[in-house]
Amino acid sequence: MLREERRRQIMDAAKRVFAARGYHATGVADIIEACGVARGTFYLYFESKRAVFEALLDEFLSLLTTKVHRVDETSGIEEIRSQLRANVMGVLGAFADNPELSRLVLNEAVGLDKGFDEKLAEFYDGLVDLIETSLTLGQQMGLVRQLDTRVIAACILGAVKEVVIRILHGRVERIPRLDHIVNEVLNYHLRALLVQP
Amino acid sequence: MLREERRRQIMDAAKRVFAARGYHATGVADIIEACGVARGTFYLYFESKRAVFEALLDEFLSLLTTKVHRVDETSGIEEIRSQLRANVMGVLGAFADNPELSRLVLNEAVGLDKGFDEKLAEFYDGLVDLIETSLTLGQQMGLVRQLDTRVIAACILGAVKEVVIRILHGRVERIPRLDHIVNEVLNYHLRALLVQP
Amino acid sequence: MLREERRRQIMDAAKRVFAARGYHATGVADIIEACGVARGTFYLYFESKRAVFEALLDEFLSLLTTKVHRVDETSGIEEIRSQLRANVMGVLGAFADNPELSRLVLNEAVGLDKGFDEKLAEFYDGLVDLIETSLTLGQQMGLVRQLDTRVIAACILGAVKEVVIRILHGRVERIPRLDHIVNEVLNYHLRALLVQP
Amino acid sequence: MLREERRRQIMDAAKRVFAARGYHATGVADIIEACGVARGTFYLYFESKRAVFEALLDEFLSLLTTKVHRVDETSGIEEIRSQLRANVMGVLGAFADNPELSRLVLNEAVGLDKGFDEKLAEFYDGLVDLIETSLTLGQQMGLVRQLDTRVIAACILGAVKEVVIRILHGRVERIPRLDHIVNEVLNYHLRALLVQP
DNA sequence: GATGAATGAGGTTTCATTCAT
DNA sequence: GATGAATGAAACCTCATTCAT
Repeated sequence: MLREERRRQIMDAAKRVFAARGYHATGVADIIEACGVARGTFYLYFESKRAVFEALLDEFLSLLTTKVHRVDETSGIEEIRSQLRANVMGVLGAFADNPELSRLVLNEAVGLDKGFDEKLAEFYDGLVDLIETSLTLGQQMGLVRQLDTRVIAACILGAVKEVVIRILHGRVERIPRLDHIVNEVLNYHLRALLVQP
Repeated sequence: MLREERRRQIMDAAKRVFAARGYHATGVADIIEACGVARGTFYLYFESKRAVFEALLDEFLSLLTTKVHRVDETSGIEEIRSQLRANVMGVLGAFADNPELSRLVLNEAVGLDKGFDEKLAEFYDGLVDLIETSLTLGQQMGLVRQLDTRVIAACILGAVKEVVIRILHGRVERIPRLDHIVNEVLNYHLRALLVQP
Repeated sequence: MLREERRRQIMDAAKRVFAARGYHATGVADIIEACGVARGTFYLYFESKRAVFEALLDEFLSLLTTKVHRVDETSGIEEIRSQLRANVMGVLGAFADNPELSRLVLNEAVGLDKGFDEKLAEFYDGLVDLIETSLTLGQQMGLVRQLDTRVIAACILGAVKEVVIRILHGRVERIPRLDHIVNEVLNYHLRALLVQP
Repeated sequence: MLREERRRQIMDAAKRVFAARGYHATGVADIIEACGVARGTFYLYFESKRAVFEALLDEFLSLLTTKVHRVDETSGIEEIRSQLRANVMGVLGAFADNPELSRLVLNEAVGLDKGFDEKLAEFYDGLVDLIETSLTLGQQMGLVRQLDTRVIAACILGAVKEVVIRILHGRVERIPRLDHIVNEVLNYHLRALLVQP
């Protein structure tokens, strides 16, 4: 078996048990049992329990990053709206398609560790920066009204995060209406942002 | 020393070390060292490490609950706006005044445990319900436009949560501008919500 | 309250809880709760948990000792038989009348401690010596047949102990037939011992 | 090292320290020190301190059980006597050959625990039942005189127990005379039991 | 004398990681 | 590469005893 295959096999097993039982409640024993690998083998592929978790986290954060594209502000308003929709849809879709990884990012990784907190903070900071840049650009183009871009960028990020969390927890009805949800969120924020609705 | 005083002394020490090192990295040894109390004394006042944490969490969630009041929808629009401002201000203020407890609620308590997750979920669900009810009432009174109240309630909660998180992390400038931040957040959402701005 | 009364009160409570839960499973907390005395008060009357137990043990062993009298070997065979019956009856009666103390002596005190083991050993050795002396005398008088007095003395002691244990455990029917049991035991041993039945 | 070997190594060490210091005075630390094994290794083979003790107890009770055989009552009196001698000899021999385990069964396990008390009670009850059945059969065959089989069965068990205890404690001279002791005990009881000596 | 809050040594158990086979 | 027995630091909690009030 190729090194990469085996590595993936372990990561998949780890993903399942971390999501099911939580990071701390999961022992290396659970992971190796879930993928039928010996204890020592696990450590041939990962330095530590923390390392598998980090690999999973990194992978998912990377995936999420690919779903968010800088909006081309030179296009028309309808085009912009469509790009934004693609961004939100991409992010929500990625979460919806990977409920286990989502749980890791949104639940398990929070407050785990100085290192993970830092990593998450950087990720979210990147998003906030992106949003903020977009808002500033929008303002310069006369599309976005006067507002504190830093605060509002946080609002937007938080709104999306919470919607994702609640979708994952089943606290908001899910899959059939993902499209509807994206629309709601988008309209809400655009109405709050744009100079003229 | 009165029982309550001693209990508080322990809770205060626990609050500090939990906030500084995180729940898991903190041992009972750290807590008792921080308040100069013997190991046995700790267990005289709390059943377990988890129990102190829970007490801290409960206390802060209760405090937060007292800061949020149902809006009197029969009053005029300016009065409503002022009540909303009081709510947001109250919540943000409580977080700003208790940075350590805030860290516990927003970071440490997340993904700790089935029990804590449940407790937090209930708390946030209560808030979402409250917001949703208000939105629905607002719609009935013709103030709030058509929108999916559940989804938007989540957006509002998430926005406030994220702002708080970023304030606490120093990612948004803090105390001098709490007032300003509240205004920004409030205006943003009202603009998104109201039939006519 | 007189010192002796209070002391007794504590001993009575300790007797009950020791018998009910066993020595190790009983905490000082249980004892003081059972007699409504403060923790510190307990230590005014007894040096330690071990000390109360020892007091109870000593008291009961003393009581038992008073129930066993050296047989007057100059009397006739019927008189001797009656004295022996009184001894066995006295011992069995004392156990039957004090089931809690009996449990302490026969169960809890065994294997507790070097000290207690020693104390019990001395007590039983005293009994064995007494029995052995009697047997030797009986032999000299031509009443008791040739046998290894040390071994047989142990047999006799063990037989009585086991009967007591089983009476206490309800493994042999009890009170109405104490008399009958004494007779059985006595006849059994006399038949085994005497030159002519 | 094979799993069973290591397990035995731990049991042997535990046997020694339990016998030397008593159950409660022995810590897992003592056991692992006695067999040069790491703390974690101990828990790889036994769930708890209690569990090793139980394993030792079970093993010895099983061994004892194999030493006692139902007497074939259809054989002649001499044959029966010889079978009985084999039983008593077997039991006494097993105790004499395993002084440490004997100490565990007769001292340490008594009053340890509801569970152990129950286990011991079952074991002894089994023996008493066996003896009683034999007595009843003996009566039906006209060999054993009229007597309360339950009470006398307890006497017989107790006599043997006490002899064993005293042998182990060195209160009766030991090994060279094991044969002699068995004879004494057997003759004593047969004389007490049989219709005609 | 009485109280009960405080003490802290000591015990059990867990589990991430290593390393000889 | 794979294995899994062994490791041991570290965490939690109990409870007999003390002592200031």
